[in-house]
Order: sequence, then structure tokens, then C-alpha cells
Amino acid sequence: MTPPRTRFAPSPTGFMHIGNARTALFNWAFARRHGGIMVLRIEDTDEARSTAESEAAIFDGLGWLAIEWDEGPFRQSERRDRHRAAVEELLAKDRAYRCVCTREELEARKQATIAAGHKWVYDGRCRDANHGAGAGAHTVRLRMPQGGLLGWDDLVFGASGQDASEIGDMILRRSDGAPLYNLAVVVDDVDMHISHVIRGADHHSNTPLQLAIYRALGCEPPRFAHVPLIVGKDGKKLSKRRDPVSLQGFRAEGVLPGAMRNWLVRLGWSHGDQEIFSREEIARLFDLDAVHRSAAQADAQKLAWLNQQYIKTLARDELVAALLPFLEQAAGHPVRRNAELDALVELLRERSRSLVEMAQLARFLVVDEIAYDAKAAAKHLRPEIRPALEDLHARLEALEPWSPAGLEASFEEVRAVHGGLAMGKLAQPVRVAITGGEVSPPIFDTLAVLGKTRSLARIAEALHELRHG
RNA sequence: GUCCCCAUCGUCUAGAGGCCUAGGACUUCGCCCUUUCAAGGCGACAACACGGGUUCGAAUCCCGUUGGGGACGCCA
Repeated sequence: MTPPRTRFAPSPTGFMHIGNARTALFNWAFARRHGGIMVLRIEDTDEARSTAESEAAIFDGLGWLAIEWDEGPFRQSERRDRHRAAVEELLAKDRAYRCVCTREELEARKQATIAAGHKWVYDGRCRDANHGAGAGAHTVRLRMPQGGLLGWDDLVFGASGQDASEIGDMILRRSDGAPLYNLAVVVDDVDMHISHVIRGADHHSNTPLQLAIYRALGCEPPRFAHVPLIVGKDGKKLSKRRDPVSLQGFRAEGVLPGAMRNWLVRLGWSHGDQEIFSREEIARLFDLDAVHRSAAQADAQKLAWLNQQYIKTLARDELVAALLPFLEQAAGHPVRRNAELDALVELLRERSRSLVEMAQLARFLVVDEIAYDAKAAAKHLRPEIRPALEDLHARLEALEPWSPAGLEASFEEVRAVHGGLAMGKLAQPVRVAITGGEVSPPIFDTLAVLGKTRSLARIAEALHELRHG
């Protein structure tokens, strides 16, 4: 195949939606797979809804997922002249005409038609009226073919199409002169030499009418590939109200970009039984022929599992860097990277499903004052453990060097001296004393990471609590 | 309502007529490991929507039914 040219064309309204992110990913992957390029085009023709923040969220989200585009970003709003020229061209070729029907008239006729049990499409009232440029307020409509199939071979859905007679003459230009989406996409895709339009299946039924525009313009349409929608738990198209759909939202919850990308690519696409795909593998393995036709439900648990897989294997430098903001959030103050933090991160890798969780687990290392979890303290910091804890504190004060092996030996001594005390009976109180909670990496490693001075201080503090609290 | 589309475990999916007593993954539940929590190992539960064809043979092909979804804007 000649190198394909794909495009990702989001409209900058609201935050970046995961459905959009997946569409971007598919476009990028398909282009990479076949040595083509991806164009980024911001469809901001709806001035009322488009915002700069939303546009920034698109760049931000794409950057986070490491989905890079090769050309653009182009803004549809900057191409108004081209869109207007195309409308004029269609008018000149009599493939379009001016329509003076008002919204009110249209609405009335539409209601009447529906009430009569018929499907409403524009009734063609102005079709042959020959309104000139001076007709007053008017829209411009495409003169649809009277019949015949507007069909295409969809790369995902296969043979698709609709009879032209079922489609009304759609509006190409609003009465205020603004060209509409369907016209603009076609003109832009033609000008940008897009060879493959890969987009959500919600556009599947829009395609025939875009095909009509290509035809009217005398242009060869691109190949189309409609990818199945991502649906929520209710099986319906993701909704901002019901479902977590914001890419930034997932990011804020501590999801790693690799996990997000992996989760997204497997929604509607698969490659045998493989579950984990690196960015490079996606670029090498992805193809449209393995894309499904049925909608996929977004499963947060699978994402969580994937996230854990990525946390387990991410390079340490990257993991620590990704964790830092979350850790600062948890600590409430700036945190500097050091050897102890690195060591702790290694211990926490297998225990964290998200960076938020990891930060929670790492917090004890970077704060001066830990607070005991009430339940944990009540369960493990009990008077009867005091003698053993005091003994342990004394032995640890003398321990040199402060290593996991040495710590273990000290614990064993204490257990032996105190009537064969179970490891759990001793370790849990210490864990609560030094971390505040009853969950942490193995106790000797945890003590080693915290360091002698701070560990002893926290055990002493716990003993103080036991004596006076 | 009209048009279009979809249909394998709860979820993501493998499966392109015999390799399927339907495989993998997530979730759930056991067991092992174990100082907590995880991770890891082993195992269990769990699906071809239904009905007709076609065929020696159908999860795979055809038709219908049912269920679900999408599109029907002077939004994108």
C-alpha cells in the first residue's frame, strides 16, 4: 500500500474523551504500521463551543499518551475561505442551491411529517426555486442525487451504503455564512490528501452524505474505517454524565500512560491472546482488519490490572518521576528524590495498582509526623507488646550495620526471649509504629529504608504512647 | 418512528466449516507461598441469544426472530 495519510480531527469542546483518545491511537498506529503519516486537525468551526483550554487538553492528552502527529495542528477555523469557496463552486456547478426556508417553517413541516408517521428529510421546497444570491437570508443545500447507492467498502464494517433517495438535501452553509461540518471535513480531507478516514462508528451513517459531497465536488473519496464505539456499563455510548470518560481524569487517578494506551488499544482490537502491548508493538502490530464491529465496554478493572503490570515493569527513573507529583500531593509539601525513595519505590511496585495508591503507601517515608490509623493502632499497639517492643528498641539501638539481615536477627532474638512470640505479633506493632498503618513492604526492608534514626524515633514514640496514651 | 449496524463466559477477546468435550485475559472464589499487604504459582465457576435452513459436519455460511446500539441539527 502506498503510505497512508490518516488524520485525527477532534473538536475542542470539553475535556479529552477516551473514545477520542482511542480514535487518535488507531489513526496513529495505522499510520505507523504502514509507514504513513497522521495529520492533526482541530475541528473548531463551532465557535460557541470551542475553547482554548479544550484544545490544550487535546495536545496535553496526545503528548501524555505519546501519540505524535506528523502534520498540523491545523485549525478548521483557519480554513473558512476554502470551505466558502467550495460552497460557491458547488453553487456555480448547480450541485447546490439556496434555500430560504426558515427554521420555524422547517420545524413545522418536520413535526407534521413525523406526526403522519413518516421519516423526515428536507422536502426540497427550494430545490428548483432558483433563489439567487440576493434572496435574503438563506442557507445553501446540497442537491442530492435522486437515487442510486451512496456506498463504500468500509475497512471495518465491509460493504456499506445507503440509497441517496433516503437522504435529504443537507445544509452546507448556514444562513450566517458559516460552512457546516460535513462540508468542512470533506474539503479538508481532500485538501490534506487524507487516504484513510478512521473514526468512531457514530459517523457510519454520516458517511453516505459525505460521499455525496465528494461526488458533487468531483473528488475521489478516501477509504473509510469506522471503529466500534466504546460504551459504558449500561451498554450505551459513553456519556460524560454517567461514565468516567476524561483522559485527564484517569491520569489524575494515577494511571500510567502506557497502561492507558494498552487498555485503549485492546478495546475493539486484538492480536491473538496477547494482552500487553508496548507502544512499539502497537505501531508494528496494529491493523484495521483485526478491528471489531461490535461496541466494547470500558472495564475499569482491566485498566487497574494493566496499570499494575506497567507499574511493575516501568524503568525506575520514570516511575519515580511519575510518582513524585502524587507523593507531594499526599505529603502536602515538596518532595525530593533520594536513594531511600528509590528503594521504597522498588518495594512498592508490586503493591500498587495506581500512583495514587503508591503515594499513599510511600507517604510515611517523606513526612515527619505520621498519624496512626486508628483501627491499626487499636489492634496492634496493645500494652502486652510493650516489653518485647522495649527490648527490640534497645537491641536496635545497638544494631550495626542497619541492614535487613541484621534487623531480622534482632527480631529473632526478641521473639526467642519473649516466649517464642510469633513474627506477626512483633512485626505488626512495629509496622504501625513506623508507617502508621498495617500494610507495608516486608518489615525489615521497610525499617532499612526508613533508616535507623527515624525508625528508632518512631518506635520510641509508639512506646511513649503505650506508656502514657 | 425511519434508516443503518451489532450479537462467544459478568467484561475484553481467540475462533475465518471438522484442530472446539470453545482457548486466553480481567473480575470472583478456593489452595499454595507468607511477619502485613501485594506479587507469584496452582485450580474452580463462567459463554457460542433463539429458531429455521445449507452441509457428511456449523460458534463459524444463509434467512428469520429477539435483544442491544448508532444516526436521523442552520452541532461536530
